[in-house]
Amino acid sequence: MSTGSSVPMFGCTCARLRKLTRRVTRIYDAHLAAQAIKVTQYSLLANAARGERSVSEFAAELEMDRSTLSRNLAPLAAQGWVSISIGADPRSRRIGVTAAGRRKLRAALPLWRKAQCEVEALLGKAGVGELHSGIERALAALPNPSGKR
Amino acid sequence: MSTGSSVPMFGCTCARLRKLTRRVTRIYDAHLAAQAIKVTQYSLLANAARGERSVSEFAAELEMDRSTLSRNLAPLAAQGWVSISIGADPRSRRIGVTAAGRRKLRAALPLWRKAQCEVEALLGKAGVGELHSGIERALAALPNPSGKR
DNA sequence: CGCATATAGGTGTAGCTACACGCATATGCT
DNA sequence: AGCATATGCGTGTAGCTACACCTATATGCG
Repeated sequence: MSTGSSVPMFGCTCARLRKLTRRVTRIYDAHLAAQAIKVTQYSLLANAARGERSVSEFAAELEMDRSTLSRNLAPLAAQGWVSISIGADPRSRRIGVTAAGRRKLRAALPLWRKAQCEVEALLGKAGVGELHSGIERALAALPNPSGKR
Repeated sequence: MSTGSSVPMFGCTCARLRKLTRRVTRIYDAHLAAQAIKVTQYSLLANAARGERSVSEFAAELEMDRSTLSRNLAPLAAQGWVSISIGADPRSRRIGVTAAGRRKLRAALPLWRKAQCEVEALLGKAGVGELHSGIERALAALPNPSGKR
């Protein structure tokens, strides 16, 4: 298998990753459903709780398109969980968490923990460790798209 | 008061996974854009090329909701890349690849390979190996949702 | 000051994802 | 045969994701 193109045996890295992400997302969402929140929303909320930031800063941290973040924030704002206020520069927005958002976060935390524990139990300590280190390594090595657009 | 942030939210397996998936998907899509196809569509097409199957069988293999697959197939059918014919059981559909679909697959293959190689180069042999084994291990250990619904 | 350019953010469009539910056909039971 | 149930698939609804492009404001330079 020397010449060029390693691989087909492992399949497409992206497709495998997407498949795993679908499975894991379903597990988390199933647990969080009892609090009527999705894991994507929970992550956003938890991240927002770390301090007020502009949309751009927030999007850069999450490595998410600004427009994606903008849209993902909309349902959270509609639920009254995040606040979107105008910043010093009137073009900018400050994204923050409301009291209701913090309450929701507190209510959802045990469900999130249960999901996390279920995954850990299924994968085993070693499996989780290997997966995490693979993910972290990849996140460190792959180009962060910031600066591009 | 215990507002001391309780739990380190940075270990959310799902969020990390989703972040990585966003990055990797962007890399693949950037390469495949020259053939006006997305990595999700490419994967679907490549999978369909392995033989005609019903929507349910296909969805079970990909561990994707049937309705999701149905919708993802629509743009491919619109492009004339996949065929959707009525099976022996008139309720069922046979999903197959057209000649145009195979041509598209052939044209996109080198681009897919370049994306795959870029990821491998960035991660290094070891990084890719670790990531892949972590993914495969997780896919083997996590419950396959089939049977549920 | 006035204009060119850069920056912050949203819209339009398009595709991916899943759950609840509905429709049509098949199958099993009496 | 006739009806109850199961199966195969699509629709409705809702949310996630990103690129291209637009608007509005800020900033820099003459």
